[in-house]
Amino acid sequence: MFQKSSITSLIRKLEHCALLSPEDKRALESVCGSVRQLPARSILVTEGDPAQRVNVILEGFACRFRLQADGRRQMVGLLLPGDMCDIRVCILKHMDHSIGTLSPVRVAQIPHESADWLMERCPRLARAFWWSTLVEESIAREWVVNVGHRTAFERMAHLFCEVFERLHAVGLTRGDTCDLPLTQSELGDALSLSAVHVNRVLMEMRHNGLITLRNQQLTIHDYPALRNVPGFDPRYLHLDGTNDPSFRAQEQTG
Amino acid sequence: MFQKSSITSLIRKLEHCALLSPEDKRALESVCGSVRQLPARSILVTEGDPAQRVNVILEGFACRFRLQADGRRQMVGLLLPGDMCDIRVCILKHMDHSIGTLSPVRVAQIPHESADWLMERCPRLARAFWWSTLVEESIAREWVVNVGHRTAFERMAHLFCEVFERLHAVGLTRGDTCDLPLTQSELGDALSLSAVHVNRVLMEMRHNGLITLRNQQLTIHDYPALRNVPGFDPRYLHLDGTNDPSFRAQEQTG
DNA sequence: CGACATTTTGATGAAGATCAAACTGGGTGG
DNA sequence: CCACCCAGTTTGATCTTCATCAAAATGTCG
Repeated sequence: MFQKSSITSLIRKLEHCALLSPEDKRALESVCGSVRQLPARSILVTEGDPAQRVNVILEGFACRFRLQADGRRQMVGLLLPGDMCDIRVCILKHMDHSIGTLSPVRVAQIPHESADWLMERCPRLARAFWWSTLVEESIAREWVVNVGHRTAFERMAHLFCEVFERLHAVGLTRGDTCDLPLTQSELGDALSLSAVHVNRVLMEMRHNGLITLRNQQLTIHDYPALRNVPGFDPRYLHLDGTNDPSFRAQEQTG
Repeated sequence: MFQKSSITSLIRKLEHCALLSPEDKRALESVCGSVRQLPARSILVTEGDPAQRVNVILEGFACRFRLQADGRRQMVGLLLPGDMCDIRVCILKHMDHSIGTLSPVRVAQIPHESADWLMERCPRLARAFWWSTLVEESIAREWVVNVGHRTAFERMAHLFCEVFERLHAVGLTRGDTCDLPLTQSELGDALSLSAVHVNRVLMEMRHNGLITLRNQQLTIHDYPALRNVPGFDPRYLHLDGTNDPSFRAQEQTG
């Protein structure tokens, strides 16, 4: 019912922090046994619920969002394969946001006892988990900057760069293209733009030859130019692979 | 050179997660020995620097901010007395944002070895520290919502509610008033608004009898109405005092 | 008193929201 | 196989919010 390949993304991601030993990987796999498959647009975690499990996205796109008083929803983060959410969230009485899927998603749900056990037993893993929560926090701050200080065009360019870099970090890009299974209206939720305006910006980008987005596939034709639009600086993603002194082989491939 | 009263705010804040034992408090005090006094508008931590210490704000207001390519700065978080920043930040190679003071600030700087020692020795403290970083993350997400989905008027009302609640949680409000030592231009940085527009919204709020803001003092005349403007829901601050099962006495006063 | 930061006011312009409607394309059922 | 449906995309027109520019008023501190 679960394949080894499930957690490839997770391992690739964590190895941006520290190289994992075979035992680390085995421990990780043993804990990711219970995998659920969810359809697109389903709810994984509901705001206000008691926090129970650690969720690891194995495949597909999901998002964190907050519901507004007026019923609208604001995305406050994107969850990609390899993202492990809320390692310590059991400390809180209730979830302060919801998590929903954007595409079909395969997710491993780890009881927090198992997570605690894992962190006690494998210090390298523990370190990598903390690293990944710090990165998420950094991304959240970048989103504040994004919706706060950038034009629609810059925002969208920034989001595309972020998604591409994050997917690249877990080996899920093919050349200059990657998945992006969001409707224009969902892009609007992420960027705080109306669907109409998303559409216009998108056409402008296509027209400029920067990207194409069709069939849930994003292709970046001119990455330097795209990066240049918002002044994208990938350091906030902490993917430079030197977070751990013991990190050596940065370019090994699976 | 340091008074017991220094860490009152910190203790009051952490006790929203779990009641601390006298030993916990003593350990905390012993570690906050080295206190620095900084003038307003000084830099505490610079983006890109190696992450070294844990900073605890004892007195005054500070903020996290990111510098933009165009030199403008976007505030991505407010640090109030009792806020302990970046407990685990030593995992990252470099800081992904800067921290600066808004008013004169007294800050305790804890070497991360001491922080680790503290967390090993006092599990209740460790738990409270994690709680506080999760709360900060939650606040960061709320800021995304704030600048993303709310009008200038709602944004400002929301920020005022947040600051008041957070200060109230550490016993730093007097009746319906609290400190707010930000210029209108700094408020603009926090809310992603121009200083001019901040001014106009402020006047409207005053005119509506909601608040007054003078001499760095915020007075909220009609809290229910103010809360109602953005639909402020304080749950994201996790201050309900029930995060820990052992929590009992919620209303004890120092 | 004078220099300087901050607040206030006015006028204008631009980015993006909103409303409305047409167009596209894949999937379903008759 | 076609007609239909529905979600998503595209286009147009109008309106609101807020930024920007400019300048006057106020306050503060040496």
